[in-house]
Amino acid sequence: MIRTRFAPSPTGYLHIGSLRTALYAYLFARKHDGKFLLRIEDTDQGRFVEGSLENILESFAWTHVTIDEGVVLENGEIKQKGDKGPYIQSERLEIYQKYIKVLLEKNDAYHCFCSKERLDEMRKQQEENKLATGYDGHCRNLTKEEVDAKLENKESFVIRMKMPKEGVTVIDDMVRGRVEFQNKLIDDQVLIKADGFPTYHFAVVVDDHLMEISHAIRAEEWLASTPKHIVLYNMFGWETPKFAHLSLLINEKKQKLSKRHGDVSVIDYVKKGYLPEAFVNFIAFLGWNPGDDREFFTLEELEKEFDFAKVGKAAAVFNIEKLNWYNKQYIMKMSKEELAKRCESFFQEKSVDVSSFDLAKIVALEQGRANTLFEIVENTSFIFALPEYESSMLVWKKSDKETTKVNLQKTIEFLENITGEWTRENLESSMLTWIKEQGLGNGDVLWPMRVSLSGLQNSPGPLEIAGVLGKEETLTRMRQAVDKI
RNA sequence: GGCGCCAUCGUCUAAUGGUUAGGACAUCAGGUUUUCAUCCUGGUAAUCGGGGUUCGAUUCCCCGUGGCGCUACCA
Repeated sequence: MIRTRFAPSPTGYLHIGSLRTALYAYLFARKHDGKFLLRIEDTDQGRFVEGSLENILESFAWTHVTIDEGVVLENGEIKQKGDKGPYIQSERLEIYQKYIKVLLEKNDAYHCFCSKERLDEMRKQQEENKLATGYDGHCRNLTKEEVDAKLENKESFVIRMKMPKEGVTVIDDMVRGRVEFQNKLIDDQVLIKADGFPTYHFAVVVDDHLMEISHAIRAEEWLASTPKHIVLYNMFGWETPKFAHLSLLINEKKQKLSKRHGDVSVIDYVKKGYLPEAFVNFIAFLGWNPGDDREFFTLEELEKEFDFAKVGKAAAVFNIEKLNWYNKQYIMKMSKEELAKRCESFFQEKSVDVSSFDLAKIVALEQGRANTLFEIVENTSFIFALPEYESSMLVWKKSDKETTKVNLQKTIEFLENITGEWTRENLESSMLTWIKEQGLGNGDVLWPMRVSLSGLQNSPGPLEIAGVLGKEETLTRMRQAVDKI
C-alpha cells in the first residue's frame, strides 16, 4: 500500500514550493491508489503562528488536493481523521519518549549535558581552525553513574543519537539516484531537546514508521540529513521508506523563493485571482512533464499520468508570465456563468453593487483579455460607473472633431430606431451593414462609440459593451459624449 | 571551510550515443482589426568550460566553473 504524506510546520502560510512538494506526493499516492496524509510538525513551540494551520488547509481546499488521513478541514473545522493518530506532533510526546528509551537502552543514543555556551565556544573554535563543525562527542561516553548523578542533580540535557563513526550510508533516491555519505562526517544529531520535544529528525522517523509511510517525498533541503534518518531506521530495525527529494523552486535571480522577492504563499495567488486549475497545472509542470507536447492537465489527468521517472532534478524558476498565460487560457475556456461565480468575491471586495446586473455578461467582456479574476473586476468597473475622460479621446486617429460629432449623432439616431432584440449579435449584424451603407469606415463609428461607452483608451468592443449596458444606458452615455464634444 | 545536489534558448522543458537540438511562455516582425486583447503567419534565441571514452557525444567518465542546499536544542 502506497502511503505518502505532507508534513508542514504551522509557521505561516502554505509556500508555493511546499505546495508543489505536496502536490507530487498527492499525485503519486493517487496514481497508485494509495493514501495521502497530512501531519503537522509543530515541535518548535517558539515558531508557531496563530491561524497558520487553518490557512494551510484552506489553501489545500482551494487546489482540490484532498487529504485522506491526518489533519483535515471539515466544514471549516480542523479535525483529525484516521487510526494512526494523533497527527499533530505536539500531541505525540509520550510516543517519542517511549521510542527514545528504546534507543537509550540499546546505547544508540545518549544524554548530553553540554551547555549552550560550551557548544557555541566549540563551534567557534572549529570555524576558526577551519574544521568541520559538529558535536565533539564530549558526553558520548559518560558512564551510567555519571549520567544518573547529573539527572539526579536536575541538570538540563538533550538526547543525541550515537552516530556510527565508520562506514557509509547510501540513499537510493527516486529522483536523484544513489547518493552516498560518509558516516564519520555526520553529526550526533540531537533527538530530544531540553524541553522534552523531539527534533524534526527524530519525530519524522518515528512518525513515518508508525504511520506506515511508504514514500517520503520532500524538498531537496532534506537530502543532507537523510542519512541520519536512515541510520535511525536501522537502529530501530525498521524498514526505511523510499525517498524522493524534490528540487527547489527559485526566483528569476536564481534564489530561493522568499517573501522579500514577490509572493510566495498560495493565498497570495488566490487573492490575485488565479484559478486553482491553472495554478495547479502550472505548478505541476515546474519539474514534471508528460514527455510530449501536451500542456493542459486537470488534477484528475495529472493523477493518472504523474510519474517520478519524469521528474527533473534541476531547480525551477517560478515564472509569473507563464502562470498568467495558463490562467488566461483557463479563463477563456470557462463558461461565463462559472466565471461570474468565481468573480463574485472579487466584486464584493470592491464593494460594487452588482445586484441589478447580469454578471455573466459582464465578465464575458474580459474573457481572453484579462489574466486574472482580479483584473476582470478591475477592467469592467466602467460598466458600473463611467470614468471621467477627455473629449479629445472620442476622436478616432483618422478622423476629426466635427465629423466625430456628426457620426455620433447619426449613430444615436440609428440606435434609437433599431428594432429587434438589443443583443450584441443583433447590433453587430445590423450596425455593420448600416455603417457600410453610410459609406463610413468602422473606425468612424465604432471608435467614438466605444470611448463614449467605456471612457477608456483600451476596452472591449463597443457592441459587446452596448449589449451589456442595454439600450437605455448605451444611448445615455452616447448623448453625454455628444454634449461633451 | 566541509559535505552534498544541480547545469539544454531569457524562462519551463523535450531529445537517455547518430535530430537541420523539438515544443510552450516571453520577445521581435507581418497579417486580421475601431483600441487593447484574441487569432493567424514568420523570425531571433540554448547544449557552462576543458579534457577523455567512442566511428560518433546534449547524452557516459574526470577536472574545473557557476548556482543552490545542508553544516541549530528551526523545520
